[in-house]
Amino acid sequence: MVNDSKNKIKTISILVPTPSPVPYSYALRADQTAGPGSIVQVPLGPRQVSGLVVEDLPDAKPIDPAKLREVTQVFDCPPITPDMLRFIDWVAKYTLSAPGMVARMVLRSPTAFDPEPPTKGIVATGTQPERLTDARRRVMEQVAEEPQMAWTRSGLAHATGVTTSVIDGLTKLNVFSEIEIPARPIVAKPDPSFGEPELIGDQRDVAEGLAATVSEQKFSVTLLEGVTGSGKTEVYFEAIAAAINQGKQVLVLLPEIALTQVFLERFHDRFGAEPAPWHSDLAPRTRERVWRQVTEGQVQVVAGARSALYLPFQNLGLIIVDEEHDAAYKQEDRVFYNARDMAVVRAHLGGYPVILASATPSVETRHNAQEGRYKYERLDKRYADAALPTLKAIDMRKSPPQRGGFISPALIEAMQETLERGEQSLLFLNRRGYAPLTLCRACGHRFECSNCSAWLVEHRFRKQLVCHHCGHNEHVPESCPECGTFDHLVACGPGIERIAEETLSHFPDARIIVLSSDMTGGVKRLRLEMDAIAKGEADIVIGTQLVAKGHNFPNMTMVGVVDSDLGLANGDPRAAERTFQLLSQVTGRAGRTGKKSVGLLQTFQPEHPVMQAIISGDMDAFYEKQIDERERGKMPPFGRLASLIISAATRLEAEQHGRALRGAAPIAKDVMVLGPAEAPIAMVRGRHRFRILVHGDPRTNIQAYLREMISKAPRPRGSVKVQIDVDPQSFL
DNA sequence: AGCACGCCGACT
DNA sequence: GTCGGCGTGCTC
Repeated sequence: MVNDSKNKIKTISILVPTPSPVPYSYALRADQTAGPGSIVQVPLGPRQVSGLVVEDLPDAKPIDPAKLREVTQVFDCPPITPDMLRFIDWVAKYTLSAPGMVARMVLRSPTAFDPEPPTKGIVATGTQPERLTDARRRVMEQVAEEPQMAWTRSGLAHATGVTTSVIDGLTKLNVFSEIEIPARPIVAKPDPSFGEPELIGDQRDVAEGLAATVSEQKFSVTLLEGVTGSGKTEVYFEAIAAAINQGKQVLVLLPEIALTQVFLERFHDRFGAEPAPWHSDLAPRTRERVWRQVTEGQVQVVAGARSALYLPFQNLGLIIVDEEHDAAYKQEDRVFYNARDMAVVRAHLGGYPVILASATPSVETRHNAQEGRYKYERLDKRYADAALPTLKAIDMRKSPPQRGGFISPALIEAMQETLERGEQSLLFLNRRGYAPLTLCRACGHRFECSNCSAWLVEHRFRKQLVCHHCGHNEHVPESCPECGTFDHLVACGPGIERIAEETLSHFPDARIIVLSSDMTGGVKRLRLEMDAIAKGEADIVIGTQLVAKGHNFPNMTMVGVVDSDLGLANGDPRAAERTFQLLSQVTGRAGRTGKKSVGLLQTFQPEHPVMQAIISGDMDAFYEKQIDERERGKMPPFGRLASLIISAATRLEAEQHGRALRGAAPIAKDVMVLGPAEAPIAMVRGRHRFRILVHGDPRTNIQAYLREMISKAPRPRGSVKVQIDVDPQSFL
């Protein structure tokens, strides 16, 4: 705060939602009090916005006092804690985004900044009404049961079967007095001793280790790696219990909270109460109350999607990032970040532990664990009768499908057998729609998207050609738009609709359910379908990625992957890792309840390292190889590529001031960084694509990597898309 | 980011 | 004659 001695006007720095790199200054009236962390409402141009008061920048140039506008309102809200303010600053710097935009993510519940208005209630005074009617007698009897109890007017009326006017009458006679009932907590307090589990073997050791780590209350990162069915969740629940026992708040991040009812139920079984939810589909009223009660420290545990990382906890003492490898943790618009990485940062700044949990960790997390930077806990066995399925590759060259089909005889046979046993099969193909490519047999014309030049995917059910990149869609024409020939359009390759068609032709009497994100009816319908499957109301499930997560299907004993190679050859440096993770997850759907189960993977390259790793179950060897490839420059090296690009980008930012960035800066020849996979790249500013000078530091192998990328680029048009993954620890 | 202002095309 | 496209510029 700066005191203007002449006018006695207090000036304070406030982060407002603009792309400005610095906070704005506002005037604070004498009757207002606000310091760093206070949440305020201020005028900004023609509108009112919420802002966050921060420390003044030491070298801030004073602003023309004539421009100063007054703070409209200081909210009655606990201030944002100092470690949270540092976190905002850190994230802004790291992601090269404006601090005000990061602050905006924290202040995302615009009506929650004032205390929840208490509800009006009534309580018995002890006086008896002089005249006792029948209705009044019923009310008095009810009240006599618990004389101290506070009621709402309608609540008491409802409970006793009278109208509210009876209650109002009694209130007038001084039988009741009006009181204010404090806002009711959004969730009950979790009880660490509610449903203590019986942990066995290494589960107990790991749980004890985690609890000890939590009790230390200092920064650490632990990788909790456990195969599906090993009891990972139960084990980290013990860490949560330890944090609750210490009076700390806990944040559990989940990739897609809207779909994970299962998690809430398991939490309830363990702690006797659900955690407070946080995700983008939350009803505004609920969102508001959760925000408020988190910042007041009333809510003990939050289970949320990535945006929950920006909740202003009062007293956070543990963060758990479940399925830490999941790509849903990446935010790729506005402020670019990976919530897993930022969770590590937040825990570091706050001085408490974070646990990263996964059956198939990301390569960088695995590497950090192996190098000893992270603690490393493993659960290698399945428990509770769950056995890993027997996995086999089906070599499509040796066991090809029928002409025009995509399912090999071996897989059809396995489905037949499963059907005969009265058990369920899952066919997995990670491609929505009917066919990924349509072409004209007469002239060879391919249907491409006019915006993105990607192939248009036929959705036969909707009778449309759809671009899966931008959403553009058009009707399937009857003739070729290029040569005009009728009836010569041909669908190439399979999507799940087509697999469903083929499956139906083999098993016309089976009950088949198709699950994909373009199913009509949204999340609700999806949940219903999942429940139906779990209850055994389907024989064959055909689905995309959606089926890889969430629900357990107790009767599912066969998983067939239609195209295991899909995703291996798309130029993404993480292709192998992603495919490995997805295939582990999908095949892990089978045999969760002890029945003998199989996973069959159709592939054209059974010798591929990913396929080998999946079939053999030798994860360690797979990770070794991935780490090795990165270190040899075949993949982005940990942190270093990113840090170089950051430094280049930061320099550009400095040089820029206004418009320099528009005319691209010099560059290592032909390299263009189109956009960040996550944080750091400068492009963030607007829609421009930035050319980055990668100045060759001989200690790194960036140039080798980029050269390799360029040489491999399928259409070398002078640019190459580079995806960046960053290890935040190298910046801490 | 959000919003206003401003200048050119098809329409109540 | 107006509605509406998005280009440009500004916000303490």
